[in-house]
Amino acid sequence: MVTSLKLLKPETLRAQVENNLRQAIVSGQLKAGEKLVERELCEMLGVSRPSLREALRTLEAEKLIVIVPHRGPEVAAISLEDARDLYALRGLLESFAAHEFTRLASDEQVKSLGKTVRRLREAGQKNAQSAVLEAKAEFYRILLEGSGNALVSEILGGLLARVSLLRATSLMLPDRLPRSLEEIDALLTCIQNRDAKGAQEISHKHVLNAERAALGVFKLDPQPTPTENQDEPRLI
Amino acid sequence: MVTSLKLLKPETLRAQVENNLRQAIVSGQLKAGEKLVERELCEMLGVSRPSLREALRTLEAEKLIVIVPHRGPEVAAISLEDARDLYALRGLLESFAAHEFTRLASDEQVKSLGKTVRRLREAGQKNAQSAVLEAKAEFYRILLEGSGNALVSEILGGLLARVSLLRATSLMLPDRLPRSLEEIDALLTCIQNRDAKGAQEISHKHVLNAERAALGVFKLDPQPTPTENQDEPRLI
DNA sequence: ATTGCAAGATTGTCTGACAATAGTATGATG
DNA sequence: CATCATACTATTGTCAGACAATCTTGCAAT
Repeated sequence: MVTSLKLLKPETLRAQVENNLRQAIVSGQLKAGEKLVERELCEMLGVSRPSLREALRTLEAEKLIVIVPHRGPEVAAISLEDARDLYALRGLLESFAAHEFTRLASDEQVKSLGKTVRRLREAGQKNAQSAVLEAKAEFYRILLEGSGNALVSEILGGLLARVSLLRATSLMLPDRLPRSLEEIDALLTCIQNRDAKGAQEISHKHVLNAERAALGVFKLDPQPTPTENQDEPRLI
Repeated sequence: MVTSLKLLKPETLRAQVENNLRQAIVSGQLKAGEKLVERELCEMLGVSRPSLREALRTLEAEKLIVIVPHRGPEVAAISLEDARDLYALRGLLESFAAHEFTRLASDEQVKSLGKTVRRLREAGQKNAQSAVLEAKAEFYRILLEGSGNALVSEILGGLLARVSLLRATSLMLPDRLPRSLEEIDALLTCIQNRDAKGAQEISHKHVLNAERAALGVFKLDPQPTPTENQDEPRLI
């Protein structure tokens, strides 16, 4: 007897282009500030201009790229203020999600989260970067899924993608990792005790710390003068 | 002597299409759930399919329309859960904005907000609907501008557009208006006293009340059964 | 009434083209 | 030599037309 009849349908071509480009951007293959030329992308991806341009419009709306009329698209770069705004909002949403998860998630979901945290810790102790990122992604997936607000999930997901435009995600800074793991442990404890307020506070602090760590890049790297932008904002 | 040489540049055609459609949707000219046919829109707007389709992709990303592959776009309809999620997030963001405005806005901005509230009150007492909507829009513009977080402004702006998909915005319910005005007055008082916490709380309550009023529609109108959707979700 | 099939309509995608604009190189001028 | 104006080139914005893939609808048959 067949358990799943749903054969995964091939996405439309445009959607594949979208996903490819999104992946390339958040993974850093396409660097922030890099200029994108339509014809080149068409050849790379093997699609026509209309399909490509539709995909670009979507990514533009997601703020992963910026399209200046008659000048073409480029990968979005994040200014200091952008980063501040981003982290402020992320703190707000992530702590809200933590609060709601604590309030609403099923015991199974909590257990599942616990398992992922354990995986995260082990990966962290072994300093296995890709495993850490994977576990962290899973952690967020469970948290957002269980928070009961699809809209918040979606927007927070978009924010996290944009945060990755700051190449120096705090988790990647080696000395930040142990602290980060501690914080996540504390968060998990609150959640297991069904202490929503506590989870919210810890989660908020966690984001604040991540912000402090990530925004260090801007201090190391002198910002362009406020009056004129240099076209290639070197973040590293 | 000429004071302004900047003759407003004609936006790109695609952007005009975008704006036209967006306007038509939030104003209710295009009703929630309505099917959009590419060829018809092309004729209506006098543009080619590629231009139209790019605009549609943007609106899709803004969640104002939904595009099902091979079935085409239609104006987004908001389910009960969607509305709940929407108002929960709006409460979070709007109260944050109020908090930050109270903390950061210049005295001039506060004064400007006060003036707009007065306009809003007068329009409300005269029951001049369009004047109310205009003043309310101005109110939000000032509040968001002065809250110092462009990202929150942008996202909240998008949310408000989607809220208007619920044709029964609470302000439009006649018996809700006086209460709403009272709440806004109270909010203004907090802001003038630079009481950030108070402003945040009142703002949050304000959204909760608006939600209660707006979600009344769903009680009046029986929801489609969970198992099957009827294609034309009649909200009124 | 239900099922199956065929016809029509609509979307997804491509190609090729051309005008408008931005960036760049060239040349003229002080 | 530096600066400015001009011409050229590359790229984007937009269109028209076409065709395959898919969805919807109406009709026929059981």
